[in-house]
This record gives sequence, C-alpha cells and structure tokens, in this order.
Amino acid sequence: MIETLKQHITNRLGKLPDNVELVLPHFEELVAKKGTLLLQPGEVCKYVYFIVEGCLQVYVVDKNGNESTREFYVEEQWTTDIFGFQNQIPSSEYIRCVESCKLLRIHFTSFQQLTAAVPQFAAIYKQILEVSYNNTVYRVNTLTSLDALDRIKWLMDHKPKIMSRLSSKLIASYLGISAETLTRLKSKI
Amino acid sequence: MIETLKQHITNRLGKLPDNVELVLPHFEELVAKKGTLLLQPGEVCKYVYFIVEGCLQVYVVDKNGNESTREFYVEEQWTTDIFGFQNQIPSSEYIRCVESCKLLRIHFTSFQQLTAAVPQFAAIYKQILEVSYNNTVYRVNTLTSLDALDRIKWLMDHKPKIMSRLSSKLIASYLGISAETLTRLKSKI
DNA sequence: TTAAAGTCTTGACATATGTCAAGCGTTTTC
DNA sequence: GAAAACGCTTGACATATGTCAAGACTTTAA
Repeated sequence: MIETLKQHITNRLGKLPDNVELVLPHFEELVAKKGTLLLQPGEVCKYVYFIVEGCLQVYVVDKNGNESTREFYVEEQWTTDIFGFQNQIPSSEYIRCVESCKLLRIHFTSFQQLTAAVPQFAAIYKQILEVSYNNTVYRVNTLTSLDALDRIKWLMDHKPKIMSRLSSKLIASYLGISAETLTRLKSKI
Repeated sequence: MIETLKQHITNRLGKLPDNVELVLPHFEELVAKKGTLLLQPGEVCKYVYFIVEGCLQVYVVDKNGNESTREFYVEEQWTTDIFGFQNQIPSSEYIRCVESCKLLRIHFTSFQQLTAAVPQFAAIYKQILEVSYNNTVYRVNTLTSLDALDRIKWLMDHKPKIMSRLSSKLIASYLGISAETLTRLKSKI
C-alpha cells in the first residue's frame, strides 16, 4: 500500500527520493469494510486519508433524514474535513466507506510536523487545497446553474467512473435529487 | 486605502512592521463604479482584489440567461478566481461590482514573488484559501440539504449584512431561487 | 440454500418553485 | 422635473421534482 503513495508523491513532484522517505513512515495502513464511518458530525477529524483502493463519501444528513453527498473520493485521492482538521474543531460532515477500502492515514501531529519541515509536502498540501477548492466552486456552480438533467449529463461527462461504480441512490444524493427522479431522467438521455 | 490593508494584515499576523512594508507597495488603488466587470468567463484573472469599500459578486450565467451567485464579498475580504489565477487559465465566472467600490489589487507576478519571498504573506494566502474552501463546502451543504425557506433563514442568521444591503434579485440569485419566491417565502417567517 | 435486505423501475398523486404579467412606488438620468 | 428604468409584491397558472407504494430483480448473510 505504501508503494502506491510513494508513486503518487513522486508523480506529483518529480523524483525526490530523499524526502519521500521522511514522509512515508508517518502513514499508517487501514483496511475498512463497506459502511465504516471514519468521521461523524461533532467529532474532531484527526486524520488525513489517502485512498489506495475503494471509495469514500463525504455527506451531511438533513432534517428529514436524507443524505446529501458533497463529494466522492476514489483511488489516489486525499480525504479529510480540511477545515476541521486544520483547526481541530468539530466536523459538520460524515465520512463513510461506500466500498471496502484500503487506506493510508496520517495523524494531525505528524501532518503539521511534515508541512513545517518538508517543503515538498507543504507544496502537495497546497496543491490539494487549491484543487479541492476549485472542485467545490464548480460544484456550487453546477448545483445552482444547471437543472437536474444537465447535472446528470455533467456527471456522466466529468466523472463517468463515479457514475457507473456507485448505486443510483448514492448518485442521486450527490446530484441533489431523489433516486426516482434520477431513474426517470436517465431514460430521457 | 492602503492603511486599511495594513491594518488588516497586522490584525491577522500580529505586529510585523518590517515585512508589511515589503508587501504594501505591490498594491494598486482602484475605484470602480457599480456594475463594473472585473472578470469575465474566458478571461484570465490577473489580479487579487482586496475590498476597502463596496461589494463584489462572483457569479455564472446559465443557459436561460439567469445569474447564479456563488459568493458576495465585502469590506476587508479578498476576491479572485483563485484557481484560474494560480494557474493563469481562463475563468468560468464573472466578478462584478454590485456597489461602487474602492479596491486594492495586486498583480499575478507580484503575488507569486511575495508568496515565495515573504512567509507571512504565504501564510495569509493559506489562511484565505482554507477559509474560502470551508465557506464553499458550507455553501454546497446548505444548497443541497436545506430547502429554500431554511436557506433564507440561514442567510439571515449568518450573513445579515448581505441580506439587508443587497437587492432581492441578488439575494435570490445567491439562494438559488427566483426573486418572486424570495418575496413569498420571506412573508412566512 | 434460503431468507432477508437492498436496488431499480414505474405509477399516481402532492408540493415547491418557476414563469409571466400587472400594478405601483422609488430611484436614476438627462 | 419629467421620463425612464428599476425594484418589490401579488395573482394565475405551468412545470419539475418529491413522496409513497408496489413489483421484479439482485446481492448479502446466516
């Protein structure tokens, strides 16, 4: 599992064999089965997770008990409640394994140490932050400026793997519509 | 105007008189009247704006010509198309003055220089990035998990100044509803 | 292997929100 | 100061989407 992370990091930064070896020992392997909750609202997020295999869902639950998915993360992506993690304050979101997962996680203390000590690690963090922010900006704009049918098309075009890999119920919770509406609209494409 | 920025920076970082003087000369004053477009889709964003006075709207236009506002920014806030700016690629959003504005702007070149040379400036940028990301995450979650009435209440609770300061049409475009629906729902509170 | 749980689809109906139009008051502009 | 533009509210109606229920199919777990 560590090998995947090593590859991921060197891909991003070019060859830097020295500092990679500083970083890797701080990660801990974690195998979690489908349905495992890694974080709940009110809880302080202590880890950043790197996905070696599987899929994580970040979501909230509304007053009627419906889930709204903010984002799905898959292989070679990083997941955490960034703001809650950085400030060590309670989260407002759930993080759940929607498939069996092989994960690597790094603890808050190690993370802070590394960003301070290893510039390349800080650079990766900044990169992740900027990309995450950009994705979330896109997410707001698609949610507000596209109707349900166009959001489905958007998802098929931009995240075809997510579309085919997850259940309709999960996809619907990401698109902000009911599973029934998703079924009906898909037949119109 | 520069004095406001100086105050803003020292408030954030404590006293650091030396480096502030390195930063300030890179900013340029800009007065823009209501309606001025600072950025359009397809255009590469060359500046980061600091608002001394006024209000900026970041929005997109959908296929029917309707505006969807992603965010409003007011006094002492920073506005830019972060991702497009950092990567110098075309934006997908508009940035517009919805009031007469007094702004300070810093050019891409200066910005890169300063983040590389002045750690405190890089720290402010990281802070802004994290807060912006967090706000946008909240925005996704309120859009998908709250109905229109609860989104109005959310806005009144969390951004009362925005609510009273801007037109119903603008507020509605932020909430993802029509101006008529906003009128009707407000009477239910 | 079988029971239980979950998934997808479809129908009937309910509801929230949008659209268009009109009226009226306020603000802006020449 | 008059004309034009704009902003808010309300009504009538259209439409998109949600909710609930049922049936067929598939996957999971004992």
